[in-house]
Amino acid sequence: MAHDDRRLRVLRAIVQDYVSTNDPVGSKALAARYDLGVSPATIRNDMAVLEEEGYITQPHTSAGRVPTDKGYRFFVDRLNTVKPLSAAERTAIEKFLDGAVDLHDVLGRSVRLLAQLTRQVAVVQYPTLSRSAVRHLELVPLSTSRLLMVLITDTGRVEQRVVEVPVDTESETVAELRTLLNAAFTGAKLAEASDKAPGLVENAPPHLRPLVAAVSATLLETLVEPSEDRLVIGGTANLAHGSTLDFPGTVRPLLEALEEQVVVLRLMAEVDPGAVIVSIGEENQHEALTGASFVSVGYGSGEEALGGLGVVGPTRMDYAGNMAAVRAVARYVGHLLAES
Amino acid sequence: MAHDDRRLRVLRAIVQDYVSTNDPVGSKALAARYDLGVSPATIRNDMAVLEEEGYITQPHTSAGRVPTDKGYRFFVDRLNTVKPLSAAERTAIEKFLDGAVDLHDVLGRSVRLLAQLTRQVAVVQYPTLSRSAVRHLELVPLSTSRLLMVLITDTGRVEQRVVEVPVDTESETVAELRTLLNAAFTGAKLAEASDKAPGLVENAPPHLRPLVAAVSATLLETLVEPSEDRLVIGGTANLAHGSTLDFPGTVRPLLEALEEQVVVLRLMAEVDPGAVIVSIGEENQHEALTGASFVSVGYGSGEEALGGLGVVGPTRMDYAGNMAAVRAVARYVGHLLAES
DNA sequence: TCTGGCACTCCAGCGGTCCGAGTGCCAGCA
DNA sequence: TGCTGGCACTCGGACCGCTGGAGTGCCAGA
Repeated sequence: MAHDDRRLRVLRAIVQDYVSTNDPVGSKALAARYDLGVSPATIRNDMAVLEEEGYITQPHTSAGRVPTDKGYRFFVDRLNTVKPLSAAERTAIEKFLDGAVDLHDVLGRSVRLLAQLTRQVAVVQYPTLSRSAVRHLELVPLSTSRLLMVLITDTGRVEQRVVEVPVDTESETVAELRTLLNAAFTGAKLAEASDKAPGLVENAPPHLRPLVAAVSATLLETLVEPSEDRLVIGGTANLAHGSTLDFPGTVRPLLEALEEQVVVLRLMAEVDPGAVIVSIGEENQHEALTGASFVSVGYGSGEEALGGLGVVGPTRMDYAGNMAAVRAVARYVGHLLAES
Repeated sequence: MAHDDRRLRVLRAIVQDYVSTNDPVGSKALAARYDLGVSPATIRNDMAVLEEEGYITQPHTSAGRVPTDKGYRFFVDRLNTVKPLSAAERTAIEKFLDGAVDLHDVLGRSVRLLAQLTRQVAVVQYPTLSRSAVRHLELVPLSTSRLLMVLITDTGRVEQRVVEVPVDTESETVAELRTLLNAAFTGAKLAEASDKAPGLVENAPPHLRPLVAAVSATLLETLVEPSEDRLVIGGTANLAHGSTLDFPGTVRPLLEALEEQVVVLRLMAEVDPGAVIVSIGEENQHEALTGASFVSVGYGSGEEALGGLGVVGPTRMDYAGNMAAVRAVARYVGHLLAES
């Protein structure tokens, strides 16, 4: 039907206008600014229908209309044209990320870049340990009964733990142990480590067994424990823009949720490289985020994501632009990590 | 003179009252709440003098008085009684920080703890590399012409860099190199590394010389370069408390300055363990901080600070409490790092 | 040197009015 | 049947003037 088509265009126009002006948009303004080919009166009729269907709402009787979460959702789902980044933005990305010196640096630059491109709060997750592979496992004796275990992954992550060993240990023993462990683990995905560990203990020479067991145990702990919770956050200053305008209440609960990390990590749990996920307002489980939208995507070279990154902002955000920015940065980060 | 003494007490009362209520404080309220032994009229006279001397000011004619930066400064300087933490706070600190699993974890917990104790924004600096000593230097071959150098310090910091080596290198050569470097550097303060490097290159066996040179160069770069700029920030949600109340304008510039890091790092450049530094409002060089106060102290076991930590908040803050909290956390962090 | 009294100032809050933007509905037109 | 112009209606935001209260400075008296 011709009606539905026009109504869709009206909805789209409302979203665009509201996103850019932050004012409830009325029929007259719409007719003037967007070339819809019909009069304000007709648009009013369409708006009445859209409101009845729950896509838009009016803050009060004599105000214009504002998109609802459902309206944004509809808008985003119909957003088939992937907005390409401008040339300036592309070069900005390269300039910004090249010259990064280690993983920490790459992620730090990414988060700043993303915050700058989108003018939102950006979050970047450290590469998930369980999907990384061991590049090297180093043991440094601290005393005869304590070892420092340093795990270096192919994604550039470095984790360290102190291992209390059950027996006094000399430096040659440590060297043996190091050789043994590296032979076994180097190149292996960390997710497989838990399978390998028991066999390794069994097959080890007797005098090394307790040591292998202790180090393996610590290694496994490192995997399951909170180490997943590494998140870099940037651009929080962007929340202070029109705080009262963009967010109901204050930004406080939102900032708290971001620092909490776990909330965001849960949202990023299911990201895939390439497929941008958008969750809008009330779609977010966590209460503090019900006034916000979250755009995220996975990064990583394979088809499984090493980690996620994204932006958080008011539901009233430039979805097309943010999705493009998030995707572009993720791709670049993926390349950088694959190279190193 | 008796006058001066009473005037000091009046100033102190004004500061305390204003900090806790956030309302300009009048002579009547002062007389009622603080047992100054004189009538409101007398207090008014004192206040007039204090205002003339620049310690307090009134927002408008018929309002109470508010301390100026100079007033806070005077108050802080006379704050000789170190307010001890409550038992509950002490145990909170221990509970919170014990069980930290590595450096990242220690600093992360510290910043959260500090933010929670003071209800301000907390910042913690990573231990300065140049004052740390080398615990171990690890080399992992990435390809025949690239090595991954991993530096582990006695403070638990781990830095990594990729080193491009000028000649193709085999694994035995790498092992030799590792032994040589560790023999030379282990236990040495990183600040001394730059002195040692040239001699090391000279005395190395000829076939290792270019390698030693390359790795040393990277090591030195790691020291001078931005690695100083590692800062953990927490509790930004506390800025959103009474944003409009506590800060003129918005919190935006402040958040930006915090993310900038360099501003805060400059403030913490001269910290010493034990000696708490307070800089108030306009005393801060950076424009974004002129509405804020910064309380900081160094941590570290010796007399030289490994790094700094502190809190940032409105000039209208509980200086005594924050100074105590900052000092206590710093001491605890110092202990933790010395142990590991 | 402190105190009580007094006149003065000025902001915050309250209620009332007005204006404009935006709507819904209706009758007329293609 | 669907679009359009016109019209009456609603409602929130801005503006205005008023008032009460808090706080001050000053002065005369103890």
